[in-house]
Amino acid sequence: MPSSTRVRFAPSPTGYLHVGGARTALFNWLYARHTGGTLVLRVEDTDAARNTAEANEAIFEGLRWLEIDWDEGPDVGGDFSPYRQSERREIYDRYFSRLEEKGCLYEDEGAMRFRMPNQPVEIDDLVCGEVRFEDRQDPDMTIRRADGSYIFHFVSVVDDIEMQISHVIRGEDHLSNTPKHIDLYRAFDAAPPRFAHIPLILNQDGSKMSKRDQGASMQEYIDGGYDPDAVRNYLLLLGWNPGDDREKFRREEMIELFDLGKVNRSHARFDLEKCLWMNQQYLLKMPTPKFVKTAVVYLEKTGLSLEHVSRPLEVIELFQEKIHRLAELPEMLGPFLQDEVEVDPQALEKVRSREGAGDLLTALNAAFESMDAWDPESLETALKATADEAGVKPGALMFPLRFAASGRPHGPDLYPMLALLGKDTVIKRIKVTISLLS
RNA sequence: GACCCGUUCGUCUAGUGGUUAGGACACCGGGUUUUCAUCCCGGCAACAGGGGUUCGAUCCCCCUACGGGUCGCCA
Repeated sequence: MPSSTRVRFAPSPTGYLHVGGARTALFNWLYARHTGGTLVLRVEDTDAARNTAEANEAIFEGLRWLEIDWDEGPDVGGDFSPYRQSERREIYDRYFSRLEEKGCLYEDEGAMRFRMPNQPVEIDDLVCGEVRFEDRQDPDMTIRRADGSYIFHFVSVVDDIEMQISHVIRGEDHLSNTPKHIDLYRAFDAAPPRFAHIPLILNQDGSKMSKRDQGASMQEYIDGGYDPDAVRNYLLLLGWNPGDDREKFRREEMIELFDLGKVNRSHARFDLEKCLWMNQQYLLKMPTPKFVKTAVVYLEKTGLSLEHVSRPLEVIELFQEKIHRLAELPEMLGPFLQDEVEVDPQALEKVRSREGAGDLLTALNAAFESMDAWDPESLETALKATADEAGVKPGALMFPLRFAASGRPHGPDLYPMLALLGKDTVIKRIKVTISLLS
């Protein structure tokens, strides 16, 4: 049974999709799906001077990336078409006339203004509860510019009436605007929808998150090689929780559990660390073939070529449990991509400070040179035997060896890494390191 | 300035008129992986302040402080 719930996400295409906007879209989408209702995507492009086609595309791309799908919108149509405000001129004119006939408007320097009744208004907000505006002092609001184009507050209300929106779920920054909107509904003799004002997302320091701030643009997540499932999950937790300790939710699970009544009332600070952790968790649990495939697509997009890497898929697989996001991959792939190893100076010092590291590497080199098989198991056996002979613990060999093979203190599991690097490369690099140490 | 919203560990948050105020991230310590950025275990750490109401308040009410939002011919 389809419900009559109709919600909308109404972005203005003036830039990329903001993380706050993405979460607003997410909550709208979840509510629509949870209730079996309809999600409308409406493009609020009434300010021609500020809107661009690129921004429009970026917003669509961001939503699709998060797998937020809509039922009605500029690209898919619907019963209340068109869904771009720039194409709804006649509708606004019609509503405008109604206000004009009722004597609600007057002209001011060519623009048209709506006389604010400034009567008390009470909102029963689904998130904030009952909010009363008693002592209102709003100035008359402009609803049409001198050039004939309409202003946000007006078109937003008209469209919500026309598109039969039942629930307006939007950022809390609109809570203070709501009385003005209610005045318009009253002027049109229309019943206002239910409102749900969701808290904002702030920066680490509590300031308002804006354009340049880290994590603000959805593009950062796309470019950074995040898993959309992880980002969606993290965003969901910024302002909503199921009331218990669970915090990882599959897409279907979110839909089932989501409820506006459980949305928080206070603002949340954005924590990139936790977002990265969430992403790492998702990468870790991803089926390996999917991880590899996703990584390959990502690397191709960044223009990094694995042409000269033998067994590239196995190499990528090595890093699944080591990275937080795919953007870390190009850097980490270094030892596989370049002939010469880039030496981490601190790691070099650490190896230097270990007594006998050079001798151990020499012994290791000899052992490796005589090996026929070159697989993780054989390598492990050879290393342990060498350690035994030298009277040291295997651990004493592993760090110098890792450093020799990759130039770095960290990396994937040692033996599989050596195996994939290949015998020639590893031996060559051990020799270089020995000379570096002497 | 006026109006509106908010305030539990550093961060995201759970929670109830009586709890050792719980979980997660981060951080610190230990263990495993005889490497490591994974993993496991442990630890640190919070009810903004002041008045009420009450036998009893983190929870209910008021005030203050602080934070955020709105007051555009931006959305």
